[in-house]
Amino acid sequence: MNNSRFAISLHILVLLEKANEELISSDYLAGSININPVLVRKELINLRKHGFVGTKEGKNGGSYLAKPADRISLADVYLAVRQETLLGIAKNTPNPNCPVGREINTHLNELYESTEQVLVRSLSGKSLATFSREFD
Amino acid sequence: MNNSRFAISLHILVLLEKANEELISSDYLAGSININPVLVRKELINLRKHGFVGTKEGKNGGSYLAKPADRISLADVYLAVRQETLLGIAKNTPNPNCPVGREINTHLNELYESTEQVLVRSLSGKSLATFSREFD
DNA sequence: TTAAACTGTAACAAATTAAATTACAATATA
DNA sequence: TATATTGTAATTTAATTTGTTACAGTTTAA
Repeated sequence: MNNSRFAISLHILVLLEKANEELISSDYLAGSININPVLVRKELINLRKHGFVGTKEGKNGGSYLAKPADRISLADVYLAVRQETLLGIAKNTPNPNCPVGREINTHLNELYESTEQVLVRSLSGKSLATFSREFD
Repeated sequence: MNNSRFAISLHILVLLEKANEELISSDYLAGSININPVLVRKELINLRKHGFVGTKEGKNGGSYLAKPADRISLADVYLAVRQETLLGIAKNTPNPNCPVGREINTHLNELYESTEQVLVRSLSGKSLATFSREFD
């Protein structure tokens, strides 16, 4: 992964899980994570798109967990935020006149994909509920 | 991972493996990868530090594989280039007054570490020799 | 014994990406 | 209808990655 979106999303989800259906504002979430509320809202849009959370607009609005925490795996969260493959897309443009340069991206991408599958399988063994329970 | 160092290192190693002990210049390597030779030299320093390659200075100098390719696993390469943990270090500084904020980095780091171990175990199953053989 | 072809490395610049900020419209509530 | 909220675009700032330049040090071979 590249940025900290996985951490931010997980943080949001744990807070919502612990809130027990109560609506939590993006300002509150941002305060706990210590980042800008706009980033939280952007992340919430993505989480909502994946059906993990719901939001209510307007005064006294906020977000809530829209799916039981034991039915959200960390792999689901990972897949929801990931943009490129794990080890970084093969984005170089190697020399096509070199026999190795010509092929390397193909082989790297295969490697990246199979490696990511291993990771996803591992993350799918842990649910948000389990992760959240690790907190006091 | 963050950048493309894993890809660059693997590319270098495959080229050296195929060169069969012959010295390859950083300019040639850079030409195949299509990046600046200085970046290649920096990467070579790291690869050398880990005992994967050797270099000879001066005219007609260059680099060579210093260890049999079947004794270098892709996990070795990964560990040699990785700087932070896989999913990104938990580098936010969450609000310590929030019960979740206070603990999240601990739990994230545990998760990251165990996940990375899974990945390393997977990568350790493939050697540079095997990877290199995938090329025509 | 010197010119040429290399590596090593520092310092700086440019490009890319991530994060924060600002601003304001839209929505819902009391 | 004032207020608290989300939604979202545009912009700025900061951080990170990548590339460039420059030159000293090393080795070779004519």
